[in-house]
Amino acid sequence: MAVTLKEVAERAGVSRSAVSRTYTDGASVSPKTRKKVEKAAKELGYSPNALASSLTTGRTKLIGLISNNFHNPLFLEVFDLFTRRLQEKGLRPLLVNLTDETDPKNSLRMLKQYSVDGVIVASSTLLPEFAKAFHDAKIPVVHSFGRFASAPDVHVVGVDNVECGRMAARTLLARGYKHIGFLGGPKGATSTIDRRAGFMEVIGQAKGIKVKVSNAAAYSFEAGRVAMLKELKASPAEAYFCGDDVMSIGALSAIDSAGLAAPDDIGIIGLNDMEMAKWENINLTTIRQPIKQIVDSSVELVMAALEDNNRHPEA
Amino acid sequence: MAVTLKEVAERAGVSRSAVSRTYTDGASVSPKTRKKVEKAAKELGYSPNALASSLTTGRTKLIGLISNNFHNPLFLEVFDLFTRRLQEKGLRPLLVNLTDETDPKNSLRMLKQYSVDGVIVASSTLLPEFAKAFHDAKIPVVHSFGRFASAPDVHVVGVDNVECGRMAARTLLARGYKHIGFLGGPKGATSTIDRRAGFMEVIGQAKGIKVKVSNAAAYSFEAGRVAMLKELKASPAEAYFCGDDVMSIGALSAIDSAGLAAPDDIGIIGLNDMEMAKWENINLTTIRQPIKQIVDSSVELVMAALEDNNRHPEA
DNA sequence: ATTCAGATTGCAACCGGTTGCAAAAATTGT
DNA sequence: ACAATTTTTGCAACCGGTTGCAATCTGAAT
Repeated sequence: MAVTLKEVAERAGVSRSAVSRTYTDGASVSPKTRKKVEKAAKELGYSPNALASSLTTGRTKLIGLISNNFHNPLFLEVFDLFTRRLQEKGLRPLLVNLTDETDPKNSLRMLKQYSVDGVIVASSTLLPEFAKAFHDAKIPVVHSFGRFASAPDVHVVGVDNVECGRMAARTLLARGYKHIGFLGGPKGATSTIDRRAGFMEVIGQAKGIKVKVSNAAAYSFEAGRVAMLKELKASPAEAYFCGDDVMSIGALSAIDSAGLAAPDDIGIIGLNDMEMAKWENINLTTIRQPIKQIVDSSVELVMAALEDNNRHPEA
Repeated sequence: MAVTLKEVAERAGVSRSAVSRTYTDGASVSPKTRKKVEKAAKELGYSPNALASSLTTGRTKLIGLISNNFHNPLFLEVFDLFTRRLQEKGLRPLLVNLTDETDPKNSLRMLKQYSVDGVIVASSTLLPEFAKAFHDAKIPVVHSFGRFASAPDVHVVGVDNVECGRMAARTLLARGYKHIGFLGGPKGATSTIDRRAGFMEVIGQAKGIKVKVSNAAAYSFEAGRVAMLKELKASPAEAYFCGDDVMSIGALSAIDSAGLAAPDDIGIIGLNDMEMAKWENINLTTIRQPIKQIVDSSVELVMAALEDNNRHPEA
């Protein structure tokens, strides 16, 4: 069907190796043979078969781009940026839609069968088993738009937690609250520490604001619920920035079961990358900025991982 | 790195062919060997390398999914549907973003290098050179969301032109126009004939509407401009349904150069799949319906083309 | 027990490339 | 002009599978 190496070699009157070397950079070919080969290739319309070469080189330049988020309009932009960036870098996105995949193992197997060089998961949640399986297969994984290290050996590129804290604070201030609460996750979690830092920074610059800080035991529904119940018993703030969206649902549930309502009685804003876009004083360009950065860093990161994998084949 | 056929064969105590046949359906393997192979495979965590096999079988199950439309929110749904549908059918979408590709030949070359089995172009416009190149390479192309046969040997799956005509008519009627014009493309074009049929059907059912029909010489800016200028000289209608968006831009230009303005003096609605969503009386679910159909048919079509290509290897 | 068709199996060649190695050619120095 | 290098080149083996073919095995029929 397609033109092969051999045909080009014959027409150019050189060995197959010579042709192969012409298209492998870093290989030694004299200008003379190169010319001959290129001429023959042009005449025949030859272009090397990437898949065949991957067989010996071990690199396919295929990157699995996985997501289950096909309903948030911002993700269209995410895909746009990812595909462009990957293309620029000579990588090919193999798109995987996790939406109605009952068993992630299927997608996993598929990605292995196509020997992708790396995987980018663009979604706020990443199943730990997924991460582990890839790790076992020694395929680098970058988790984009994630919020914290969901699994070992997975690079996470997410929003800047300090900046998130700042944004949340500005949002609550803009809404006119005077008594504001920060309801963080576990005290030691870096994400909580960072968010709190940004939050307090902005609050500190405002005048006449009362602030109270508390921490839930974990980033979970139950912990959020428990923490909010405790808040309600003591003198609660008018509004809270809740460090995680699962937690904030727990908090809402607590408010509800106390016979109160949000946001009338108590304001709550959670933290979910995309939900943030709805905060009144954050506009799309503000959001768009981190998206581009996250995408770019993700691609950088996956490329670095490829390099690394290459350097230490038996790492 | 990964487990190979050979290792499985050794562990199972059979030949490599036996293992290969276990994973090729339609091949002859005794239940006994199959069991042995499957056992060994499970123990080793083997899954066949799709790329290596593509080398001999000639099929990669890779489908190029090409688009340059990453800004219309409806396309997120398009991608969602496409990826799911392709996955269901055991095909893998290799996503190509044409947005800032200056030379489409690059994408073309890339798709050939990865020996995609077929290509789906999801975009209202398809460059003819693109189509030709794929045709030369004997790679089936399906043009989704296209509007008419843009090139020979390209399957086009687009909106139902008759229905489009109906919708346009309803839209203009809903806006209260009493004197309506249909400005079609070339008289013989099936797309124009269909749109006109749907259009007239609806107009005919309404009472007291004056309608005039005219045709431009081609689906082009210039033809649209010329046709509209002619209209303006005679007694123009209050509003026109323009059979093509390039043409409608030409028409707008004509209106402008006549010192008039749209839509104040003369209403114009064009035809662009997605732009249609903005017509007042068309809601998103109406639009969504054809999207799913178009996607499904596109996938059906590309699969049929693969089959066909297989049946007549030297077609 | 013998024969024979059909199912199963392994051998070996092939798919389209890459690459280590040693021979051949070109370059350098003297 | 000759030896010592450095480059360029082709051979052949290999990457992970598939497949035509002939050999072997199976079970049914005689």
